[in-house]
Amino acid sequence: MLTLKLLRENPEFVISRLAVKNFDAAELVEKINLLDKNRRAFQAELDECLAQQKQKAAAIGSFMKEGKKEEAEEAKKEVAALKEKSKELEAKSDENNAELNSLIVLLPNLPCAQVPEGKGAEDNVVVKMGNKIPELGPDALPHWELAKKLDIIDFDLGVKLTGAGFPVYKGKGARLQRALINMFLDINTAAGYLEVEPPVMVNEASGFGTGQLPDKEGQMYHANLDNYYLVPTAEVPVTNIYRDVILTGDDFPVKMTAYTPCFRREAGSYGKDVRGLNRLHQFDKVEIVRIEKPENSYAALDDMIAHVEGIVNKLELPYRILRLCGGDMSFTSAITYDFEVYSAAQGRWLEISSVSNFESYQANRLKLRYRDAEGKIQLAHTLNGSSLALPRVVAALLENNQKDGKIIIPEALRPYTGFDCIG
RNA sequence: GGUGAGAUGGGUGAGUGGCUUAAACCAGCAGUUUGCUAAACUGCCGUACGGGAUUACCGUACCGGGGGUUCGAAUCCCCCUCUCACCGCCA
Repeated sequence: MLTLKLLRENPEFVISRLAVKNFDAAELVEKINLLDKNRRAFQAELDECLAQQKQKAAAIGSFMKEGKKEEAEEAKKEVAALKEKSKELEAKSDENNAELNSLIVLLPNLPCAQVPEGKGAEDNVVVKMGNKIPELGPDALPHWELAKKLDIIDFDLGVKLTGAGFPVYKGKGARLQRALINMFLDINTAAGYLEVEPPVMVNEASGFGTGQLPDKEGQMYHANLDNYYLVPTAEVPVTNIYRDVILTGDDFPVKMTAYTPCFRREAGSYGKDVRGLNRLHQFDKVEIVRIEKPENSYAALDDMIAHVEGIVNKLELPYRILRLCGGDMSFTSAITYDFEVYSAAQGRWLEISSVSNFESYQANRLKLRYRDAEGKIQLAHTLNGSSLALPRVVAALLENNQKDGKIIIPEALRPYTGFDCIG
């Protein structure tokens, strides 16, 4: 969430930046600033009232010791009156602050200066393309048919065991998953990311910390009996490692990577958008998370983009990098780059990674701070990116690399799979 | 699932109603002394919000969370959460 300080000191800036996200914040910002003003007024009055109560209570102690019963009784009456007043003030103040808190979380993060204006996916800017789109013959198959023919992914069996969107990987299909996970983790750790294996269920506090709760509650699977949530991404447990933490200068840079299965309930789409591996309820993903000082976060972002690009290149997949426009960005992001690979048989681009700088928006919610050179406590910046999400990588690998009924495994992946081709 | 014990600052840990403005020790920071390393000594050493000359300083809140008793609560009462130990079950 945004800080009250920013809203108070620079409301026009907030409103103009949020316009890039097609968010009209004028009215909301004005309301929040009024509530903030009230909050300070209530606090001043309440503090004064409580201070008097404390003083008088201490005085009663002294009176009792000195045997001045009458003075003590008089003071008790005064405290009773003050107590009544402070209760009223507290109630008013609580009501005011509750409204303030409920409104401030409605403001999205400010997009940074490089974010292009735009309404939706069609306004995203392609900043780079790489690798050649393969020419497939007329008999090229989409990945779901290849997977069935080669018997490496069984969607129907997943339906039997669980439901739609929970595929079963078999034989070389299963081995391919494991190979990709290991390859990604190896590349990440070689680049200095600390490998972490977090829990795949988190408590409510963690869900709040990264912003999935309360508004996106429906997106996560919930274990009601214990009130735990299945993670929609490793970002949730890994970033929450630093919830309520104050870092010192030597702790930077913080670079972590984690593999987890990811669980998403999200319904809503239909047809070829959700066919095969295009959208699943459970999938595997390797994530990178960084925590940086504000002055370093954009350099870190560039570094992460280059890093992800390196992985895609090792897989020899045709890709493009998009800078998302204001209208297509997530609520919490300050800037996001999407990586898409070309799925040749489907004839469409598939998102396989999303790399974002959240600046201090997540950190403010997480209470993730650091001590700067002057010893002052400041909010840190958080960043994360997929490196990579597996299903669509697999979809593109199967489709693009099909040749004479076989799937050719890219060179860099072979030490991990132990085979050169499938079929 | 059963039984018991707990939750206090960065850590250990004292604290059964006012002398706590949370002791002491450890860690950390600064300084003094000093051939080096080290040691000794002195001082500083939580967070949030508010006020303020935006250094200093002052006020309020916070001892797992919430509520209550009381003039006054870390301390007493109630509810909740979590942790640990042992037993049971178990990869």
